[in-house]
Amino acid sequence: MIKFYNSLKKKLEKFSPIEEKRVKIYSCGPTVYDYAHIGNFRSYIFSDLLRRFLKYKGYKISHVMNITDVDDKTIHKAQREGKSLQQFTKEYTEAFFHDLRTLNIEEVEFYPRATEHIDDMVRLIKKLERKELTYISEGSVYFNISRFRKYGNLSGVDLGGMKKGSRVDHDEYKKDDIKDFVLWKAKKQGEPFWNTVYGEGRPGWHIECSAMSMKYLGPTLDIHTGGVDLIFPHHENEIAQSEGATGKPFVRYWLHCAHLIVEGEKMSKSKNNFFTLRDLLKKGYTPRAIRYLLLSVHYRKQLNFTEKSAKAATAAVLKIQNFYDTVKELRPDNKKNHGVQNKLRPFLINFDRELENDLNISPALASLFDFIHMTNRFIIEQKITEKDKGFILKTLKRIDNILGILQEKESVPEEVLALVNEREEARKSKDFKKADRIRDEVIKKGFVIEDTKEGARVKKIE
RNA sequence: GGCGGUGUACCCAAAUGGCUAAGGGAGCGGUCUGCAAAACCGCGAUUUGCCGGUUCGAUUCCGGCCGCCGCCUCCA
Repeated sequence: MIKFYNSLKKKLEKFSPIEEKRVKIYSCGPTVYDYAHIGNFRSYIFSDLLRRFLKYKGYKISHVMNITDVDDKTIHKAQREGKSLQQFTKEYTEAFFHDLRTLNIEEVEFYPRATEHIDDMVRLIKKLERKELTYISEGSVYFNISRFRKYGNLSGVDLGGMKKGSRVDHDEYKKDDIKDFVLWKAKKQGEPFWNTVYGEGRPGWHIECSAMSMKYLGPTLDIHTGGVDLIFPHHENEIAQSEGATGKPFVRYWLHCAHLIVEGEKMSKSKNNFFTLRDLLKKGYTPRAIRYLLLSVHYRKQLNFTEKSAKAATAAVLKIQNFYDTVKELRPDNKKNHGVQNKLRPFLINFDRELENDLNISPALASLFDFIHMTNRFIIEQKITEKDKGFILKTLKRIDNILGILQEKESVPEEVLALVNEREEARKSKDFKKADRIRDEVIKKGFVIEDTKEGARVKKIE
């Protein structure tokens, strides 16, 4: 039984999608005004884990992640750089997809861009207008929160408790009530605009998620993900817009991912602890180690990204990879059945059961390490049969369909292989000085040699 | 101020009203190895922030205190 913690109900709930075999997921995606930072990627890796796990459980997935390519930040930064909004956002959108591939984050089914769905948003606003949930002020359209009773259910914000005007930018647009939010912004000088029934202007931020999620997934989604910071006001507003328009429940399970901090502190540009993926790769971390680290802490727990934890993640990934390589290269000559599979099977079952419990990754990983550990012993004791090997590899691949950290070995260049052979000759003739010299040379070329009973094994150093 | 989270060994991190408080990393000792690497074996919390309560029994439930963190700013 799959259970998720539903932020809406603030408790663990049994998961069952609307359609028996299909899960509809919407994840709040990036605003493409800069490179995404590791905090962003934590959130995307979380939704990746979610979809991979559900796929593994046999569901078909319809997953939408929006690309916000028009908002204050994109507009202003594009202006500063003297680029068109389109040109500007295209660059960062491409960078975003590039980073997703680097982190081995699966492509989702739909990546709708806000600027390509202006009509859908306007239609949705129109619908809200017909239900008298909006008003127009100085050419902009606002959502009237006082007309939507359920407002605040998700975030638990007490509307009466919000101080009027205190932290709200109230001189830019004129709202009846500071809690109201803008659906459509009237054109401002020098900003991009679309000509619509509401005149020239551009969409507010929240409306795109409502419009695009409902366009691709229908009025009710199974799962909506995002960072905790989005609960208020963004997700609250999405609910208001969507349910206001359709009268149907918008989202059945809200899953929110906790934030990431760096060396115990909130990431911020001023503290110099603000990292993009590129920054981390430059520091020498491998993509898979970063992926593992972001994956290995439960999504509702704040993740402290530190030098130490990155090193630990690197070691853990290497351990799993070494194991995979070892099993793959195994040439078992044992024919006797030692019940290996029966002894290993419980670990896989456990892995699965732990993830069913709100994606509880830590004990799931513990289970994987127990599996590795026990198998390594079987290997030493030579209890593995050819069939067992197949089972172990199959199990590992199934697990890695969820984790996404294993790599197939890169082929070793001829010149390195030649050196390795030369070293083997030297070792045979006990010329260890020469052997060590060649090993150093191979390391310089970026490969490491491990001597095994079956001969030297060469691996690329990451 | 309002709302929420969290405090488990050197670091990261599970779990449970009572059986030895998982797992990873780092460390130490050993096996294997020409050396190394990988792998294997062994070692670490008399104890789960502090104080009190409930209970035969609490790290787990309740109350208080302290610490840390987040949201309340178009920040995932």
